[in-house]
Amino acid sequence: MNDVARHAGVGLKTVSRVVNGEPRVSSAMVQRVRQAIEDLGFRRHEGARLLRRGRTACVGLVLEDVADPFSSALTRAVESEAWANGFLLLTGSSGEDAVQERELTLAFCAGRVDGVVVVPAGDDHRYLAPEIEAGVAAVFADRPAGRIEADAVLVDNTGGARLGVGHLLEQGHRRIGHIGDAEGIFTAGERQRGYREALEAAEVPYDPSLVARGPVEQEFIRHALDRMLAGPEPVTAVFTGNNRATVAVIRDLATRERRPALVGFDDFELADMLSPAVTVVAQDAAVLGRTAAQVLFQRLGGDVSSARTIELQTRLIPRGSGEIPA
Amino acid sequence: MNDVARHAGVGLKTVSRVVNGEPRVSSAMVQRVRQAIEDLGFRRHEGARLLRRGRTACVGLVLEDVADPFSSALTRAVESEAWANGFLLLTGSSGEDAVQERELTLAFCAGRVDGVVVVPAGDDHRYLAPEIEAGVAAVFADRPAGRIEADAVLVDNTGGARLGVGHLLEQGHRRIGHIGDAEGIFTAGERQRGYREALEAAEVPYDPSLVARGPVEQEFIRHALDRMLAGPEPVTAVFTGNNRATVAVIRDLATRERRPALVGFDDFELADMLSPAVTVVAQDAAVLGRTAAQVLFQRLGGDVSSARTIELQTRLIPRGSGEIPA
DNA sequence: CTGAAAGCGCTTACAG
DNA sequence: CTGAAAGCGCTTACAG
Repeated sequence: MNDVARHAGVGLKTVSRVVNGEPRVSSAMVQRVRQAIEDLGFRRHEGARLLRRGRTACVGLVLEDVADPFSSALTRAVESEAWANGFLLLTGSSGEDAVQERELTLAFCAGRVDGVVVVPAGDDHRYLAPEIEAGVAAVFADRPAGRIEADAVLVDNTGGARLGVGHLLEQGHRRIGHIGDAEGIFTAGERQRGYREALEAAEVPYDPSLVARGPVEQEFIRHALDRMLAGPEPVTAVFTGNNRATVAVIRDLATRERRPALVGFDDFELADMLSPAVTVVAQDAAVLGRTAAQVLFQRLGGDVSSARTIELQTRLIPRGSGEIPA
Repeated sequence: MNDVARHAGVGLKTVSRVVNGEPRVSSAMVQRVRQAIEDLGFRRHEGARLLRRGRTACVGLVLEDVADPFSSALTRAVESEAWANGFLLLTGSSGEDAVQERELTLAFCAGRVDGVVVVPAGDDHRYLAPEIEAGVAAVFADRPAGRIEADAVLVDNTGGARLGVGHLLEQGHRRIGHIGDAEGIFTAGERQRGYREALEAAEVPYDPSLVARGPVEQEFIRHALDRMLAGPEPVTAVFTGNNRATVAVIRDLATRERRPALVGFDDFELADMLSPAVTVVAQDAAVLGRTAAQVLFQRLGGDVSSARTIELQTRLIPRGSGEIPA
């Protein structure tokens, strides 16, 4: 910008005025500065501008894994919202690792973003307190913050699970297995709770031996199904707690004779094209992302009301696999 | 940092030295500064640091749409590579719009990133020439740059298409339809060329009436298949140019009696679980992203050799749909 | 309408 | 080993 001023033979401030389209500049000046900008191929350095203004016009998004369809749909929504507000988006995947989540988030906060949307991997976010104090806005998505007060946009996991399991109970099932993510993952715990609540509401005894929570690997799924389908009272239906588990169960069932009913939490591409088509409890990642971003921009816009939690509803999509009778 | 210096009663530079772990600082000083940092909850402002150093330690990634599985796998790979090099990643989707691609890319270049990986939507990238001149590194992924010299990492689309169509020819098919993306999309043109080359190599006449290129919408696909499957010489096989088209064709065929053989370009989740399982020509988005990022970091590391193009190979995955005989 | 000065938070030479 | 000065590229008051 200094170069431009010199080239145009005007003051630095005049260049700044032209570049920022401020009024009260004579057209002769504007002309000269424009020409100089053209000649030198000048483009304003946003980094410097924003340093001076105390803002970055960037927001950060910390995900579990961008490559996951849920995360990428969420990303797309946050991105649109950011762009609409004139912000750019920094993204990073934690790989479901609390340390990586922390490092990424803090790297974003170190003067690179004005706010962050975090899909947390860990359960202790006290490390964010100083950043929030310093003015960084933070919104948690899909899972709540741990040990600090912060805005969160969640899905009604418990209600969704009740919906799915309730649907199986309506078909007459009484022996319903549940396979979900490992202990320590918030959403998985909530969904298991919903599973249990649905059973209890229907006065079906909760049987811990029908629940398997662990790493969603084919091997783990196989053992879980072996167990659930064996014995004198095998399950006649399975409720899976996430779409990787759902797909893994489908793959596994393809190798077996027995065909229990199946309802999965979270929809997935081509669920309707499998046979039987897969009944799911759908959550909307795009709405989740959009809502989280909207809350973030409200905060960045000066909203200082106390932290709030928004819970999004799920919906059941019957397609066939959940309507197999007991 | 100034506050820290005052609080510790030392010079600004000493604080800088401690923060940066420079040697030649007496441990007494280190102690005092550390204490002050602790007291004030100080964290270095990366934006300011990098402004001074003339770098941003960020790279940008411009995609068609993060929500697309191909894009998100690519993103994940670029992200890992960036993080490994100590860089953060800015991402944005162009929505297959050349203007949006340009705006995003230039927004990144305006002092926010040291380099960009671009999956281009447009075919004229002269707008990037001043940025490259100014020192921004640019690598194109999946599709080449238009009207400028730049590094590109591509997939052997033509070879991949020859592979897929060749496979159908081997099963005895002679009437093979092709459905692909609209004109103007580089990869679609290359794949159509491969389709044609494969036919010609097998001395099967190229029949333009068996080719449909347009927006991948269910309606468009239906019309295309109507046409291809009608008349005295209907197609006995279809080669689709991208995975959305493949899925759309599968959905459409589910409503028809005739079941032509099918090979699709680009693999997709659950392709193996459909019936019949879908034979595809697979490209590896993760390798594409990783390679593009590696080239970018070589450039950022000072490699000034002339622009180069890397072409990645595809591979055929036979699963059933492509082995239906003529 | 125009411009010289100071400063955003940091680092890079340069002296002590 | 330590620090005062200048400057990265821009904007915000303040004078003319």
